[in-house]
Amino acid sequence: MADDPRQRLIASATALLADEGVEAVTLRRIARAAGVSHGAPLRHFAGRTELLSAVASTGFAELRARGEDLPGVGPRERLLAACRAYVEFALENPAMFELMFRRDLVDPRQPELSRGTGAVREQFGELVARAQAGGWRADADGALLTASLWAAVHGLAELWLCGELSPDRIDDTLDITLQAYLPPARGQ
Amino acid sequence: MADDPRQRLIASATALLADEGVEAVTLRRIARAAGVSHGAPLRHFAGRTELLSAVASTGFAELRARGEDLPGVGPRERLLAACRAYVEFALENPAMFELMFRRDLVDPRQPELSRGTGAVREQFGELVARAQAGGWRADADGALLTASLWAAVHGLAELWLCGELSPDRIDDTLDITLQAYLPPARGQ
DNA sequence: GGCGGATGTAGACACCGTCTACCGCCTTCG
DNA sequence: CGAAGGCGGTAGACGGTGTCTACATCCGCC
Repeated sequence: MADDPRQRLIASATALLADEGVEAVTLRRIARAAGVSHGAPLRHFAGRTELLSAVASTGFAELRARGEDLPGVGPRERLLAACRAYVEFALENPAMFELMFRRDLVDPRQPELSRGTGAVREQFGELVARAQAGGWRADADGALLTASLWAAVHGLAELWLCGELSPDRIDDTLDITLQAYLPPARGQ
Repeated sequence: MADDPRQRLIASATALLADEGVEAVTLRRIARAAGVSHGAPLRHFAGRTELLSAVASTGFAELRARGEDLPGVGPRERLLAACRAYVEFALENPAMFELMFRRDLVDPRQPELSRGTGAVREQFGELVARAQAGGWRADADGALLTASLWAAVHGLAELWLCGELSPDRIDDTLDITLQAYLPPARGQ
């Protein structure tokens, strides 16, 4: 769509990623999909890692966008919704989710990418902080609590990705996880 | 060590994996490390995936072995110890841990491997069941609870692997996670 | 003694990431 | 107007990879 060849390549790579998975996102296939020669992408990206990092950045941006308008009135409900949205994103975009955390394909020091992950982490941390301000686990260290909860939902997505979790039970399993951290209202 | 060339190749691959990471575990490098020609491994394994699956199987076997003799008198303490052992294994063998869950490098339908993962899952499930028999979360569905707790510790390991968790905080983060699932004794 | 399977070798093929040399087009400026 | 230069793209090469095939050993067994 865009005239910018960088954006065209990122778009081709994203489509290829969604259609055929991480394996297919090779420089030469991206180039073919974009209708250019196999060396062309290197005119715009220093290497494969840089291109894939740019693709992963869009994934983090999309993930963050999902955390912008969450349903729920209270901070506790919004945090719950964020956890569900995280897993939902992984289920809907498995290849993108895999790419986002494959440090052999992506360079976390790429500025754009590190901004993307930072934004997601910050957003999630803020949701946790607000929930704590509302009385939930107010005693716990915010950063540690954020990391722990993030890991819990991330692990669900990751286990599902590698086939260790049956897809039809993932919703129920997520419920169990959320109950452990945010037990259903009892006073709070 | 063993005379069996299969075992020799698995040993070479395992050493290479520990020394230089997942990237280095290529058929040709394994062959070179084992002192044979590049085509030799294919005499004993149908392909790279099969060899790496065999390597990953030893990883699951080691992981299961760690769950055999856990410290702790009660079922609750033993479950806690198992969770800690899981993360500890990942921290001590990052490359092996990564390989074990890389479905592009490993074939979960490989009988030996599927037996390995099954054994670990079963072992973990039994620890959960015993803890439930002891009164802990006796109301919850055992399978779902097992998956949820597994995902929580797995996510910690995975996030640490991809650099999203500072290594010096992982112990504290694990404590938070375990507190969420197994709050420190209060009557129980 | 000869035969067959297990083990290993060597070369080929297609694909990959990356590098380099070349080339056209467009802008910009002298 | 015309030359310069940069941007985008091409084509070929190189070393690496997994896999396949043809060939060479060697060792036990009938």
